[in-house]
Amino acid sequence: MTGDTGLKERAGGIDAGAALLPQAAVAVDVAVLSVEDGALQLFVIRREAAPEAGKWALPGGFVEAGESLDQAAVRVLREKSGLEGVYLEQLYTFGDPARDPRTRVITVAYYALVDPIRLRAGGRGANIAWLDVPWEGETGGPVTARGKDGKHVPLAFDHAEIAGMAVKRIRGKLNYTPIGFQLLRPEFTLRQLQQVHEAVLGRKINKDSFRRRMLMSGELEATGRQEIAVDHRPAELYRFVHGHAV
Amino acid sequence: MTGDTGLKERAGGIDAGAALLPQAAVAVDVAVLSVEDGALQLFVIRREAAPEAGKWALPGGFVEAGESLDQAAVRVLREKSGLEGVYLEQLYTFGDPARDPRTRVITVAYYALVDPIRLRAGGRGANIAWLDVPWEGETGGPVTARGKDGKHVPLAFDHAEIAGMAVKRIRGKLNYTPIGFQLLRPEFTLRQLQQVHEAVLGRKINKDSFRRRMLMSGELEATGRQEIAVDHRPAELYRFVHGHAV
DNA sequence: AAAATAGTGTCTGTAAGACAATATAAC
DNA sequence: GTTATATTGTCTTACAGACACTATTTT
Repeated sequence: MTGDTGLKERAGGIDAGAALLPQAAVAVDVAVLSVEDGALQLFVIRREAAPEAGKWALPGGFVEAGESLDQAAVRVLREKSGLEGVYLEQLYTFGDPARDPRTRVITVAYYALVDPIRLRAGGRGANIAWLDVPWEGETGGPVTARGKDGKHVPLAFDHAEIAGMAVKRIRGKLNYTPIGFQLLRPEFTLRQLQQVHEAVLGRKINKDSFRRRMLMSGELEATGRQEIAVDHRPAELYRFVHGHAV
Repeated sequence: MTGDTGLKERAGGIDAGAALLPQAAVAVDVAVLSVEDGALQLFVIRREAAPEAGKWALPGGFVEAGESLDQAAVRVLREKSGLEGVYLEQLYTFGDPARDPRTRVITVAYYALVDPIRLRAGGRGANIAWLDVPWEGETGGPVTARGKDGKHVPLAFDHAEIAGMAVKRIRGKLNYTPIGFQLLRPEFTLRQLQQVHEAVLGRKINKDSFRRRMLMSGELEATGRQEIAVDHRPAELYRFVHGHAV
């Protein structure tokens, strides 16, 4: 897959050459996002070791010899957060030569979407940060993270960039793909779905046309049940239909 | 940037550990796309060396020690195709353990957009293939390549997947970003722009609304000149305006 | 009853699709 | 004039935004 016709010349021979090629450590980092109370949440782990000790990092780890990138992302997510079976997709690869002071490290970033209840399960040393997105639309750029107390949560390495790119990506995807339900429990009201969309997009959206659009899309199925224990008229509960009729 | 709090434990110490980390060769491959006569074109290079000798590959090469991924993509593109200053963006990273029989190779794929005249400049061993996209919309999947004679051009490694992902990506981007002009000369007619859009999207689009949409977008600027040497009424030439007024 | 949100119906403005009519080049 | 495409204008349709009204729950 390298497409490099010059491997032999540059590396001293195909069989003997592998060790002579420039080598790097390859890692995966996963930005795990959720939405609660209309705000974007990010799963972070406190770093105990140098470098960047004391800062907060995305769950990450090195790719093992026999595993694919996707497999590494699934494994790392399970090991560091306990999460399994969640929506997970490759995001972008970061490879600045100076991004890790120890050695050359290439990181293949992933993002995961999970509902807030599953996110809270957490792992050791784990915490949940709230994201401030300092740009509109799909401008892109780093985000900042805050704790429950509102205090700034410093992110390690370029993880603020990675999280920002994850937000940018799902803002784009939301316009043409039903990924909102990945951030909700299996059954939800239209209001909850709209709040998820608003939190991701970072802006209010029109209630009437949102309802129409969702109900017309054929991707929602009414369960016949209603939400309970709310101090207002209860709304119908819906469920996402994946292979919906064309 | 690894976000790995477990580096020390797993690799035997920060300073001594670099060599103990799982290492891989990191390459970049660039899918150079263009459009001519309403068809998508791909720049390919014939592989002379094993593996996959005789098949056709994207321009690619290994990332050097001191350079970033973007820098590697720019360098490889220049070395293998002679192209410089073209639209270039990271696409996706492929890391199947078995994708290269020689050693573990991770490839960070890029795509580039270029007008057909610049594409023809080419490099040694280079050729231009026409792409068949066997899926609609943004379904995704590998594409097939054909020569001028219509004969199948076998692509090396997983390069058919990479090219397919490039097509999928630009199909998506075309709906909300003005990248069509990257595939055209600096001045072009609305007809040419529409043909580019149709070639990328793989479907006809409505002429009237396309014209309105483009002219209303504020991204086009009339040059006052017209195309010449056409056997019909000549159309006005336009130019893309980047920082257009809001 | 008051408060709060759910859900329905209707009007308006915008933009796309369809289509007709006119304009201008090569031949 | 014929052919081919450019360019403009109009009509229809689809959908988003806005708003009004009714419905249903808790307090």
